[in-house]
Amino acid sequence: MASKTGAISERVVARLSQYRRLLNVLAAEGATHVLSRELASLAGRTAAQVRRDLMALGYAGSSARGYEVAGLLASIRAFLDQPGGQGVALVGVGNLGKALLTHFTGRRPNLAIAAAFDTDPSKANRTINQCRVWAMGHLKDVLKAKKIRVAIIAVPPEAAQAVADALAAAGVRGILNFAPVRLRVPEGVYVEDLDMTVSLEKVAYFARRGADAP
Amino acid sequence: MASKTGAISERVVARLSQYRRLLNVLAAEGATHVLSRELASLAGRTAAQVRRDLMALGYAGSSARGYEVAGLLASIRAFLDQPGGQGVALVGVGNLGKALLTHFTGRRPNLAIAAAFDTDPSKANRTINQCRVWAMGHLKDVLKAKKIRVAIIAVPPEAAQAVADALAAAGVRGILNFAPVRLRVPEGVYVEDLDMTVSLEKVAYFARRGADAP
DNA sequence: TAGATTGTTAATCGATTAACAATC
DNA sequence: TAGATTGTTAATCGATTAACAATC
Repeated sequence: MASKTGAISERVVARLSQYRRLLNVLAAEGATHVLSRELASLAGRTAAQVRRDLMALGYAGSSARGYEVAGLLASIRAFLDQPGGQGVALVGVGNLGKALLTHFTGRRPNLAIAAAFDTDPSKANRTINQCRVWAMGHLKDVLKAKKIRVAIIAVPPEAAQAVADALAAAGVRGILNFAPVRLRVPEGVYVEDLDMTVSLEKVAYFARRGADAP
Repeated sequence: MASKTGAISERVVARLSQYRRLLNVLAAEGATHVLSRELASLAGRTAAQVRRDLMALGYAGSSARGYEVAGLLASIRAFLDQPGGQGVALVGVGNLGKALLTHFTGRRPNLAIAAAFDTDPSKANRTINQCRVWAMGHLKDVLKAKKIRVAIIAVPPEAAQAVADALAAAGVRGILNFAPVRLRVPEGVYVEDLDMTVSLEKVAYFARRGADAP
């Protein structure tokens, strides 16, 4: 049901997440089947690449009707999602943190922010977007109680490493890091850096130089 | 002064942006020179990769002292930055938009948000973080007046394509897109997608499966 | 069957890594 | 000089692309 080899690259995982959203839209529109080239067009990739990704997933299409939307969605779900759902911890309830709380609340119940933390005492013990904000001292207890193993770091760069240490000590195995700092984490902890400044500088550069070199 | 071949890949541009921040920290600490392996350690890459990136930039180090921090910073600046600075337009002043306004105000004067736009009339004609919020009807005029060619889309997915069309018509050549939609844009317009949901799902997957396969 | 699609294999391309010469 | 670093070239690895067989 899952992958055949288990050697699924980061990029393929990201694309499967992307395909899922596209498939959800198609399903909502009543589509029962989809061709690789249709999905490719929506995802901005090639049909061959889509087929290869779905092969890696272990989901087979038919040469007559392409891929069954419902079955493919179920297969991606089985691959990406934790069976009982996975709570996420948010550390840092500043402007970005609040935006993330809104963004990751409600729309995906299987992967939603289940607890937020902040050092600022005035923010602790409040509820934002139906999510309780805790003082940092409660990190370990709350994470254990809620079985949270995924966290988002949205604190200033100076505080990021200390937060990462505390998260790792509390059993977190995956971190989405918005702070522009390279985190040192124990082996086995996965870190994904999301640096918005780098992204914007890339856009500014290619806006000047031209999108596609000939 | 710029690149030798001109064929600089997206990844190299992103890394140069990353190196710049690290170099700024080193400069603030008083360092005058830096070795490739030091920079590599801070950036989480290999020394050879750093040297190759700086070669692509056209900046030479010395085998005695490595790279001169100030000179390298100047070279990256000459490569990445628009000489007179480049204003950025933000479309969508919701939770995420407000967070972006805070994030991209002040800290990098060369690439700051110079104008914000929203369809909500109650948000228009206000000032958030010293940035004027305009009604969408003023998009073209304001962008022309401020010579803005870079924009950030932070609107709901349904509205994103229409915003992209309006931005392209107003002369924007680069878009940082936070909406989970594949934008169709005219040739020559560069689009960078930043999908936070995909990033979080990647983290959740590798948190379960283990960070590094053997 | 005919036509289009999927799945598989081979070829190509690019990036990373390794090895080595040049430099201070 | 000796040692460490940079710059360059060759080898390796992985992903993408192209070509083809299998399927409905």
